[in-house]
Amino acid sequence: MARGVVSSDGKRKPITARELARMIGVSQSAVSRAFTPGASIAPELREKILKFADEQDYHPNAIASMLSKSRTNIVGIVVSDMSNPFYPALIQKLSQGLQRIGLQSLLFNITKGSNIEEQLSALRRYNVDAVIVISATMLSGATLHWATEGRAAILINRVVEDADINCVCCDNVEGARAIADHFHALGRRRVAYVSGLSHTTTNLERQNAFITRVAELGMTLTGRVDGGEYSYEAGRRAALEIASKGNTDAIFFANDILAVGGIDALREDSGKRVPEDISVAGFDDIPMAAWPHYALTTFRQPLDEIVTVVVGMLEDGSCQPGQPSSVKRISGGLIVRQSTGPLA
Amino acid sequence: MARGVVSSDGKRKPITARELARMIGVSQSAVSRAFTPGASIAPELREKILKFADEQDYHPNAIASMLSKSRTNIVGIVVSDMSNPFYPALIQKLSQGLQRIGLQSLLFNITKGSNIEEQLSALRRYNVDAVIVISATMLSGATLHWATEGRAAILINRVVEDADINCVCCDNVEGARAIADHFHALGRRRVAYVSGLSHTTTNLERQNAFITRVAELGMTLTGRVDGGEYSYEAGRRAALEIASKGNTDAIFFANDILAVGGIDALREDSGKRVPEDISVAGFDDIPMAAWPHYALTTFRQPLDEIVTVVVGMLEDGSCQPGQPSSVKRISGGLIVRQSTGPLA
DNA sequence: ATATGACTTGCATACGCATGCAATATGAAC
DNA sequence: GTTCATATTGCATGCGTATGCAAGTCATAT
Repeated sequence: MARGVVSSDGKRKPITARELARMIGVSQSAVSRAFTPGASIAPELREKILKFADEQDYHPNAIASMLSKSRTNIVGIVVSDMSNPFYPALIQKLSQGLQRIGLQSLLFNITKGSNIEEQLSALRRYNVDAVIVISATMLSGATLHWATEGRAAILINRVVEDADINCVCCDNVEGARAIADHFHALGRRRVAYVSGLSHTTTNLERQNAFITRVAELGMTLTGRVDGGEYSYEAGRRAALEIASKGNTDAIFFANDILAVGGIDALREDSGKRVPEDISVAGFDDIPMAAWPHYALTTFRQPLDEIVTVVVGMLEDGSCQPGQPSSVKRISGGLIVRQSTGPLA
Repeated sequence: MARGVVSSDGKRKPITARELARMIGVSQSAVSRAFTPGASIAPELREKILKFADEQDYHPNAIASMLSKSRTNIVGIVVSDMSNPFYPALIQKLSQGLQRIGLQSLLFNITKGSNIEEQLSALRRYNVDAVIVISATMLSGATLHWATEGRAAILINRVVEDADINCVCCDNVEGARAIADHFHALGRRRVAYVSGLSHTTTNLERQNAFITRVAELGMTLTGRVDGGEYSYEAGRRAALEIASKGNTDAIFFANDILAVGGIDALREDSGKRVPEDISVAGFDDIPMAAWPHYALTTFRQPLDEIVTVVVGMLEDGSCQPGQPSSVKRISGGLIVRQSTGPLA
């Protein structure tokens, strides 16, 4: 099984289509066509070439292919915060979904401090076919436009109204209302809301829908605390603040990681029983929510469906520039666990 | 500010070095050199070209550059399990570290089910400059060799003895011994060990070092349970199994996610007090370990140092094929929290 | 037997940048 | 003024694949 030449420095020099073609006695185009689905080539010749290619360990050079096709099959994934377990879970499913249709994931992990456009410059230099932004925040509208301008782009879990951008997002309104209804059904009447980053669209949607529904149901909003970040610690602080007032019997946290912190603080620092004294609900359904210790009632973000929709848009080209942009709302589902219960 | 031509389908066609050169009245080579650090070009000309480039929004096409330099500046990162929070944290720091030296991260999220070589085929087609494998398992030795053959490669947190491969790994022996010593100092004498995947090198090293040290200190190993996976649930099951025997006063879990599950199970299902009845220690120091609810004593993996070392190896080329491979052990540190304490 | 068309195949070139080499310019030394 | 070394610059070509076009093959229809 002849392999590519190995030079003195140990690097393998793979054989090229031209070399393979010469061995077989066909043109380099034939080799290219053998590897191109739907290309004009006789089935027998394709078979023969693929067989030789396999023997010679020939693989088409994706770089050269990119250059001539000006298509990279690479999707840039922009993330800013992997500390919320929701994101790793999403990224994992997403990258696997992309891989399934032959797309690779170039990860852009942006940091607060330094120049973001500089961090994203590779997005443009590398000519990624599409950009998927999972970062809830961190990107100003201008930066977002700069990064996505002229190429396929999808925001996940973030909605930008004015801009002409595709968004795929869980139905936050549905979720927030479901939580409010659930609280109401349990007999809870004095409820509070805890936000993570108050200006993110996910938060605004959940918050507004929750507060609106709470009012519709005739419940009392006893508090609205902004944690300042989506973190366990922020959840703790917010819970303590609410508990100290003593007039709340149910809290809806903007997401699970906040809620988890909240539960621990309520039980361990405020001496409250969850769910008896205060019921707690979150949003996302991260793995941790299912842990018996938390058994967190939450509104599940349908990761698989979100990924399916995103991959579908990439596949059918409906997110290409020039196409009308759309905002797709994916329906989630209320998951009732033991962090909520009827009023004692 | 002239930008690239926008064709009817909305895609931007960036201007090329040749076009920019023509505008300025220099050769295309000059433009190339202006963007190449250390190239032979007059400082004033470089300035002038960069200024024009900025005005015209010209960016070197990385794809074309890859083709001619046969260097992609892309590092393939192979991961298999993002459900353990340790990995997202590592990936985040790693990708940021790589970015700092101009390398991009192509993420390969491999799945158990299907053909792994197929999942990794893009590693070769895309000519990544280097491969970093963070997957503790999932890759057989043969696949590992296939994936890394002939290119720079580094395994993180996994050591392969026979193969000629670079490894960067926390000092598991140091950590396991530190835990054993800590248990001993607290007066614990009947200790147990819980593994995740028993055949992984991280596990074997921690397990052997722990058991050896336990024997040296004259302590009794009351149990050794294999969880079968690194997960919260596995930790729970193992803890329950150990607790049911009632003869153990300290458990060392192979990593934090197991330990966290163990703590919850001990407290909530076995009615044990942690740390009074059973002390619990983990390994990694994931963010969760610091949560007050767990306050997990653990051995910290020095993420920043690991990343620094890996990035350094990539930068100085010491992980290039042809160079002698090395196994670098990074020293960690014992973090004592409240999940361990003196015998009641 | 010739024409028509459907398929295959090879040729030649484009893709955009990097770089060895030759050419030119600049300045210093004599 | 001349010579030589150094610093810049342009020219021309290579990197490996994709693809429009023309040429070729073959079978069926006329």
